[in-house]
Amino acid sequence: MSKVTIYSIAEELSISASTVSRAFSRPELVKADVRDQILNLAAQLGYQPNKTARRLVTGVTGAIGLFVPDITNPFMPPLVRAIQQAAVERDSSVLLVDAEEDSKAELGLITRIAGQVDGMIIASPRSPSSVIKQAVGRKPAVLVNRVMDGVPSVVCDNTSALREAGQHLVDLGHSTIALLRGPSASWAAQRRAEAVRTWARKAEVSLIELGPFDASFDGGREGAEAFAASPATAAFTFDDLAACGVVAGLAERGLWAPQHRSVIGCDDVLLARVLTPSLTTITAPVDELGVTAVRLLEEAIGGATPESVRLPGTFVPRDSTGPA
Amino acid sequence: MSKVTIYSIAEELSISASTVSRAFSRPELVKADVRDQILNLAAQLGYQPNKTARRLVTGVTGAIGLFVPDITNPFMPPLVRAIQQAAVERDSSVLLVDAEEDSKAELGLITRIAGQVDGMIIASPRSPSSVIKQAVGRKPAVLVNRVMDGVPSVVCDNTSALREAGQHLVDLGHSTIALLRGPSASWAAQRRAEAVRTWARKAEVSLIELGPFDASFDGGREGAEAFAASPATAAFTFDDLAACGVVAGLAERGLWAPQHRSVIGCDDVLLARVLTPSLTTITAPVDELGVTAVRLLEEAIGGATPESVRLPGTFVPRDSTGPA
DNA sequence: TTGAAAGCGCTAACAC
DNA sequence: GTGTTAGCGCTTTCAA
Repeated sequence: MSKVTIYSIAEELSISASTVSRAFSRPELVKADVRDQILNLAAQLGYQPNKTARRLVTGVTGAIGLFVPDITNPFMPPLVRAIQQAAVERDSSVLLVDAEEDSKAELGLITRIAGQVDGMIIASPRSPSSVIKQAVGRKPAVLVNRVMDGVPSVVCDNTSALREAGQHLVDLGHSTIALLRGPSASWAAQRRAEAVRTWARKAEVSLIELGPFDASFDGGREGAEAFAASPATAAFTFDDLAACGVVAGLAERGLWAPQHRSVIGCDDVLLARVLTPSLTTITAPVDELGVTAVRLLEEAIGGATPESVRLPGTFVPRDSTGPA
Repeated sequence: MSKVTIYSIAEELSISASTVSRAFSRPELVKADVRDQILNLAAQLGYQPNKTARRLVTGVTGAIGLFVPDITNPFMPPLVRAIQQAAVERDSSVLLVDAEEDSKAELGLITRIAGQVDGMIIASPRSPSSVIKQAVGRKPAVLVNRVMDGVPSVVCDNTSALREAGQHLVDLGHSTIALLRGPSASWAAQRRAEAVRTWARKAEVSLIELGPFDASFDGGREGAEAFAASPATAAFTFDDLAACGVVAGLAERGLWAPQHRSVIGCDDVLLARVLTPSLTTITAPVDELGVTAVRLLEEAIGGATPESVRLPGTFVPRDSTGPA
């Protein structure tokens, strides 16, 4: 059995290949009964239009590139899933690239797949803007959790949720609060720190800035050391993984959350819910982030103007915060 | 500026397009100085061979499909990364598909991408063998953590590590031990249960089988209920996430690990290390699993005979187990 | 509404 | 070593 193409179908039906082609690519141009005939035979023969051939002539690949700096970061998998799901609905597939936390490699990896996709979604890149601009130049692209002039993006805006979180701490009687800063290359870390600072000034609480610390469990443990040595009774951390490290680091020093210290995470990853104590944190709307990223990318591919959207996070009090 | 092809380069250099083509696809067939000339001009013009065109004629896509049942399962991200990394070294890209735990959708999703890849790696599928066979029929494929006749696979074999873990419990004085079974559709769960049973018979400990429970945090909490109600003082769980649920579920009942009950996880995902208490578990050689999967797939694509490899897990005692 | 013909950019015989 | 010549399977004018 040779492979089935529009030609074999056309021959079988004594019609032209173009008609068969149309039956699949622009069905409305083909008379109904002919179309049905074609579709039936095709189904029977198990025919699938060859994407590669189609791609060669149309120039559209039907794939989107998804670039992540570190897939093992717990924030990523749900995002990847949301994007993947949205892509499937858009009828396109997802080419995944993981930079393995090597920001130097980001550019190379991005350009590497640029030729194989219609556009790309770049999540939380750590590279400097200039590098990203360069990578993004050739193809439509959408940034997630980072904004940059001229590039559409979707970010999670935690400003108001952080304010709520701060108020929550104040309500619990905390007045000296630590800010354990995240990596300085992280756009999100900068934004979160800024939001906390602004709130602290208004709320007239004493804010002690510590770090930067790595966005990791061990980074959190390091943070715990500084936190424990400070007069602060509560801390904002960069994300849930760091918060988890802080909780563990405090425990190593005989300090327990929430009895001795309160800890606030960010993102609400799986970890935040399964930890004991469960983490008071800020839920990121991952599904929406993913869906929006795909939508924006679709628009960008369609030639539309870059737009940027910000989705608010939601404050979730849980068990890692308590009375001062 | 029109796009640069082998023709524009050929014309510029007054040579034939085939020579330019060869300079990229089989450089050894082109005289050195001509080749250099071509490569230089190409670099200068920013020429990149069009993968789609190449693919159309050669039939190789340069992509491998990676199918995962649930990317949010903490076991997956490191595996995905390892596979992705190995693929990059093989100079091919990774098309990711996440079934979102919907085993009914597995077949459709797998066939969906079959046409766009040279072969596929199917990780821990939950579908019945017949379905997988069907999906796998058309393309070279490698299974991860599941074996099936006629399909090459790479699995993590925890038999001996589980035996060690059992001995570890016995050494700690446990003599009545629970087995909290994982999902019955999971091949790995069956294997692990079987290994524990075999060990228990030989070791003459009293084994109490409970479950099956979901491979999730909540599944673990359910398991904790049954565990707490049983006379067992220690438990094997299906994986670390379930173990985490068990620890939390026990805590809800005022039982603490390792003081009141001992808990053993499996896989050694990130969670196992950051939890308090850190989990006694079995480390899966994820990197090797990934690298091997890619190697086997490469061989299968090359037309080689299906082979199957099993890599042993390693027992790691940590803090969730203690004296009976 | 359908068919004929000309490519999309590249590779691979086959000749020179 | 290099050029010539056919396609790979599909879409898309352009005519009919």
